[in-house]
Amino acid sequence: MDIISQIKAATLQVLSANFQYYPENGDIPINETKPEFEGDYTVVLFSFVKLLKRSPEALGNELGQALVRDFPDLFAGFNVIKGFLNLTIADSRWLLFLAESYDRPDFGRRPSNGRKVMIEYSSPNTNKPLHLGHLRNNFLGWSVAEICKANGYEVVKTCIANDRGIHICKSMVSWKWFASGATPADTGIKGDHFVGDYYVLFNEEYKQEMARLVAEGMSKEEAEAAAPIMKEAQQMLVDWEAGKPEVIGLWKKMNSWVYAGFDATYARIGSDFDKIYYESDTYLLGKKLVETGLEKGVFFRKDDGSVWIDLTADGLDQKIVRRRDGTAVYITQDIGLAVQRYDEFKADRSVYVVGDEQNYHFKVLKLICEKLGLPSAEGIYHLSYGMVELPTGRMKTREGTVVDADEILDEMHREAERKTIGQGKTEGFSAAELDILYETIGLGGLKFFLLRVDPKKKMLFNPEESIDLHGYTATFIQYAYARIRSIFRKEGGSWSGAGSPGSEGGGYDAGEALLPLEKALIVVLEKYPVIVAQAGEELNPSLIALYAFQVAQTFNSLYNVHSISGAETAEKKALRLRLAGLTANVLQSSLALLGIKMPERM
RNA sequence: GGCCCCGUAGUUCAAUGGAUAGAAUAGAAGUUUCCUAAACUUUUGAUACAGGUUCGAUUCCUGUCGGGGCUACCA
Repeated sequence: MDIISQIKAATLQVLSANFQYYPENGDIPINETKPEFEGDYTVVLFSFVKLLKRSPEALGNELGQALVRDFPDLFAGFNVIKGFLNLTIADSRWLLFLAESYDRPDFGRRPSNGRKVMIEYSSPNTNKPLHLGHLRNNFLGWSVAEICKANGYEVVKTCIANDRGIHICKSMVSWKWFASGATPADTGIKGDHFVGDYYVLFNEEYKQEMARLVAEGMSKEEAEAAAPIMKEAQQMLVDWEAGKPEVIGLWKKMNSWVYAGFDATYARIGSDFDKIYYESDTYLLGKKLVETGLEKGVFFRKDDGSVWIDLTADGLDQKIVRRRDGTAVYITQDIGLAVQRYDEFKADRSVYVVGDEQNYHFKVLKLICEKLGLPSAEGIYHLSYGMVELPTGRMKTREGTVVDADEILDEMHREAERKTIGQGKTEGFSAAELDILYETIGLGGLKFFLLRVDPKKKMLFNPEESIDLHGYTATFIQYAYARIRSIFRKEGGSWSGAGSPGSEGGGYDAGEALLPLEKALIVVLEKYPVIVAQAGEELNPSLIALYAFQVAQTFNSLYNVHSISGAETAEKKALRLRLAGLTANVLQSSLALLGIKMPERM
């Protein structure tokens, strides 16, 4: 059990025994003691004062005395300042923790809880390459999955390929018109970029046609409907749903190009899925559910034949679920998908990692699923993350301000290379090892940069800051790790966990007090399981990022002042090696939860 | 217009209603005969504005000002 929980339990026990009016289920507010005060953890007493009818000072002193008396192994002392009871944890308790945890590779992880969570992320459109926003999504989804695993969940990672719809038809029409049969293989262009280029061409052509039609005297609305390239795309969507062979053939061909491109990027960034769904499969089930909903009276038909749901009673609007021409809209397939994946996996929870611009969409989806009485409805949770913005504002395809995923990955890799060479740290590495190192630093840096911010909040991507390798970055943490690994390489076989010097009896001479920097590091390491649990509850990787940084920071301070290999005594050396070992373990483990690898040397 | 989110050092981010609002970076000043200076130490600097709730408000409520999103028979 972690120390905070122990303090809570002890405090609750003393309160219940000594203060008969205190309800046993009452919440005990416990904070870390601020560094300017003496103590490790602080009980805030104000909330008890009224209930127990004592002054804060009197209550603090009574409580402190009873805690130290009844739990001498846990508490070494206390002091009371105003309404704050500052408790000092006994060194022996910290050392016990270290002895129990320093060689446990699973430290911080919880055993299986028998629950299953499904995490849908990435979910690309198959008409253009991935960009920076997709990277935040992929890193977030993958990391949340790892965090859930660490908290004992069985995880099913899924992806829905948005492989059909008018936007796909646009790039298909464009290719038909402009490509003269060219392919990615002919041109040497990565498949997703190749198809994306035709999607851009579509929009350029559409804009030109609109301008021409407006010049010929049409209104903007008339021109939108009359533009030939758009009309062909709309017709193609109808043909696609009708299964017209030549359309399906082209669709399959172009999608296969895109998937080849995506596969390369996914392999590089480490995104993987247990199950990939295709909208082209799920939309039919969605359309069937529209029929069911009509029978149940959940949906209604308008005069023009389109089908809607009225959510005004829930504070929302009317929402279309099937077009006048009978084709499916975005939400239609999501309803079908919700059913299909629940039937297949029966997950307790279903997390959708999707941008916050779709908050409304997911409110509607959950409501529709509830009204249709689907068993999957309750578990639906939209993990809504903020958009990635550039210093110039939001990324916009039309203005060419989109940061391409493959390009930024390359840029980070090159920056890692420049910095490593600049530091003169390439000695002893082969060319292949260096390439792996640059990727570890570059990709790790990008992942950390995108994950260190609270997912719910929109974030700013400043290219110059993102490639910085100093301060609150993955590199900082990787460097601390590499320095520890270096120590253990030099120690060689003399330190191997259980047989290490000073490990006899599992403890240390109580006469040798922990130095402040040693204790600070133990205290921060001890919190790891609590942080993992909190990150799991909040589905928030940024807590892990912040924590890992604090561990590295605390270790660096110690490392800079006290020698580890050259410690004053054998006992101190054994203690510090254990500390360093656990630090490396926690750093490696926590960054693994973010999908970031550690270099043995750098 | 309606609904939702956000305003914290020059900048990017923290802070379950708790003590003197923390980091990073940028700026200033230091540290290397010693385990990797991609490090460490010191220092300058902030809660948009006005009310309210209470022992206590960056946090909760109301209003003002500023920024963003959604409100498509796009996905």
